[in-house]
Amino acid sequence: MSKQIPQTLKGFRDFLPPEMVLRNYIKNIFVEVFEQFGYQPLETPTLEYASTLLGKYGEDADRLVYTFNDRGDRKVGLRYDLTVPVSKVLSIYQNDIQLPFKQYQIQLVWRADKPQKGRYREFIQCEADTFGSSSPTSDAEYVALIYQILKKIGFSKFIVKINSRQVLFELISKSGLEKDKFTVLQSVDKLDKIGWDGVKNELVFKSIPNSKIDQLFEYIKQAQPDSYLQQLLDCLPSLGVPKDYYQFDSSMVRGLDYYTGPIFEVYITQGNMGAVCGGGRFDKLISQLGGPDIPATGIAFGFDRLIDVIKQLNLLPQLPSTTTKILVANFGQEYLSESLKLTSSLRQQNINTTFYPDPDKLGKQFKYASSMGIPYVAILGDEEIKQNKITIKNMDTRDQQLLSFEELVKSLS
RNA sequence: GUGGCUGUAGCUCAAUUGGUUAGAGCUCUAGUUUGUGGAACUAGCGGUUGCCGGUUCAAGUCCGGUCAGUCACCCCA
Repeated sequence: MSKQIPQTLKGFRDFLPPEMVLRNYIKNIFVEVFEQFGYQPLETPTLEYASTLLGKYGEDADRLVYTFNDRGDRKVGLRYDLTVPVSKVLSIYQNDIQLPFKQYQIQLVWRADKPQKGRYREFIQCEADTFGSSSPTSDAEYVALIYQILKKIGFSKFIVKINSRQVLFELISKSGLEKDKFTVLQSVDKLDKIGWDGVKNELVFKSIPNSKIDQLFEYIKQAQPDSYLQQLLDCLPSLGVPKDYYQFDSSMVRGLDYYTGPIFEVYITQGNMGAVCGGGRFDKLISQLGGPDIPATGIAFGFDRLIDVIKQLNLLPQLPSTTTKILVANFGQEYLSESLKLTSSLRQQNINTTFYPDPDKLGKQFKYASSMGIPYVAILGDEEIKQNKITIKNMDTRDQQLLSFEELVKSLS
């Protein structure tokens, strides 16, 4: 009988320990910087009523929401992003939440999309939102937040594109394209990719009159931030964001329907990954969800895309492949209790310690440590026990020292 | 959701126009070395060629389906 080898589902991935060390390291940077900026942690359920999720993102996106009937025949769905679930929280718990409410979430989201480069069906978003503030300073803080996070991860070249839905709508209506605004904006969004001619061809194909297209292009080229957006931009120098890292881009649109004010999109300028972060102001979403009429703004990072770019650009920080610091070698039954005592004492000193479970040749135990990337091995045999000391071997330099427990702890910390 | 390309050992790849028992390097395991690892040498494990079906005397090779990967579009993080 042949054995069936299981497969991982399309667009889903397994992460082995060395990769998890990197992922956890990056995740910790997010937590650290979010909290530095005064955001509070929040989690929401994986599953929501489908009705909570659907109809919030636009028609195209609704097709990508995973929905199914649960055992109780409820129509449910996996969360598609973190914005709608937190907006739901605002609706339900409005009496328990002090405004302005600043929260962050680092959670999985699911999209039933066809996978390709930088696109998965299960991926992590790192989101931060501010509820209950209509101030441009709240929006401006996100540019500073993005700057700090990407700097801390180690990116040197990236750009935060800034635009405003209001500026865009203004351009559209001045051009007399009000009734086709969504389809027109959709094409304009591709300017970077296909250029002015490409966008023009698409608009002509969509039966937009030539004269209006030219008029629109002219307005886009001349567009300036409105007064709200200007106030936002004026905050950035004080928040310590250098000019090279952001720009006003009147052709940047963003897909989701719920944005109402300033919008952001972030690109790593080396490499060819799509946007690694996006967001903006969505003042109407919470009331749409049946909640109070609260203004809101926020951004979400694509965690997995960042990891991909880090690997692509070889920006990997020098991380050990394990968090284990030391391996206590096993010499067999007669040394077992001493070895276990040492293991336990090291752990109590907050030193990540693993014990080699089966007695084996020392050479094999060294080989195990070095292939796992464990930097030290503790040797506790006859000679050491006689002297009440421990031999510690540095796997990298191959040096060995005979130390007392206190000296050992000191040299490891 | 639409279309293209791909799928042979853990990894990278071989295998004449379909033709014996599908090979190699690296990795891995064991030994040389039962208290000293990354080198060297020796030996070994490892595959119903992603899966299912079809054509054929004969399929890794051709055809169909399916699963997975990848790229473009769509859309997005």
